[in-house]
Amino acid sequence: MGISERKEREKTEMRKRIVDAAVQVFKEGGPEKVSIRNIAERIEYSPATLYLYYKDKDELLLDAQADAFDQLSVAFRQIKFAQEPFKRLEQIMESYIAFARAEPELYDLMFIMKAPMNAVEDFDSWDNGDDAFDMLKQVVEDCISEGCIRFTDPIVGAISVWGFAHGLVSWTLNAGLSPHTCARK
Amino acid sequence: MGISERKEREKTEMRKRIVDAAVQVFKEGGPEKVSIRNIAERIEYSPATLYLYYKDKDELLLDAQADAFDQLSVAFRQIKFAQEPFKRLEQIMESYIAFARAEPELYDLMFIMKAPMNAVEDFDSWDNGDDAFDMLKQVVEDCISEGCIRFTDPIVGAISVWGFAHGLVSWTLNAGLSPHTCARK
DNA sequence: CAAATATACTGAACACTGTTTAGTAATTCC
DNA sequence: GGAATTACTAAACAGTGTTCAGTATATTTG
Repeated sequence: MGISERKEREKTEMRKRIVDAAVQVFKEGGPEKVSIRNIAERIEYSPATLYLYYKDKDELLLDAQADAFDQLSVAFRQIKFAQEPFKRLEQIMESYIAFARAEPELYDLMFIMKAPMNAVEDFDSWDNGDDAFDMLKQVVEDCISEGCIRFTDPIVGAISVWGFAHGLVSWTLNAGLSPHTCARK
Repeated sequence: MGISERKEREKTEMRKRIVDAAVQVFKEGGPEKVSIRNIAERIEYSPATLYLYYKDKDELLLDAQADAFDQLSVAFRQIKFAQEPFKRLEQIMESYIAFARAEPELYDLMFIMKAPMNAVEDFDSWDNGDDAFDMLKQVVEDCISEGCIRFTDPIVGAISVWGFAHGLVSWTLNAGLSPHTCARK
């Protein structure tokens, strides 16, 4: 019978509505406005209802964070990549930084990490960032193959690049990404 | 008259007591236990009293964070630095990562950033990390002078190294810092 | 179709949180 | 000594995440 399937479908739809509301509230009001009550009000349900779809707030934010990371992946995928691997690395870094500037709230949502991380056993079973990270890792691998970068392990290299970009974002209220900034072969 | 000086002294002593209590509570119970009430109880004062010494919780945590960063600086200063600049860079990274592992709570306190950051106008007037960062920057400068690193701007280089170390800490539940991990000239 | 059951939802409460304010106790000044 | 200043606190306010008893709604059964 299709009725339990419909119920299942409604359940995932409801979860999506909740997550969307959470992201929206976050974008509008920042971290401190993302309360269960605010999210519930936005979708016109009682606060208690959210607990029928999410175990707790951390689990909810984990999904909201996944949403934000998905949008970063989308941004990465929209890059018109060059042939040169190193050029591609620059492009992906620029995209990362541009995203952080264009969507500061989503960016915060990604790196408030602590809350969503509580919803997960350990760092290994946290996979919200995997998509975006894997894309970066791929480019780093290409760089390694061409020998235009000093790392040997693509994961370690990707961590370094990611951390670099992240640090630059924190620092950089000022200028745009200067060309030779990226000259970190 | 020395009475107003004593008052002044008592005021700074009280602030220190509060910050110490905050750090202690943080170390014992993590971020969610650092409530005004818990801090106040530890020093046997009423919660309201803390507001005679700190404008709000963010300002208090800003000082607590400064405390944590100071301890990182101390760790850096205890390094018996080698002659080779690049070796020094490895040493400072190892020290950073060792600190994060030895004092995970203090490390969290440094990078819960958001709360203390609210107590400050902009990123420029946040200087809690300046001491540690400057030490790293100095080493990076030496590396640049010797040409054993690819960056030209020591600040940008230091950001990269810092971000790299930070990323490694997030990643690295597993192994210790493998030697060639640091081979990122 | 009506009764019984399962599902979806909510109002109200609990134990917290940061913060403010009116009022009390202690200290300093004259 | 008494007046004025300072240090402190109890109590309250508005908000938080979360739970639970109870109420509607929808589904299944007789």
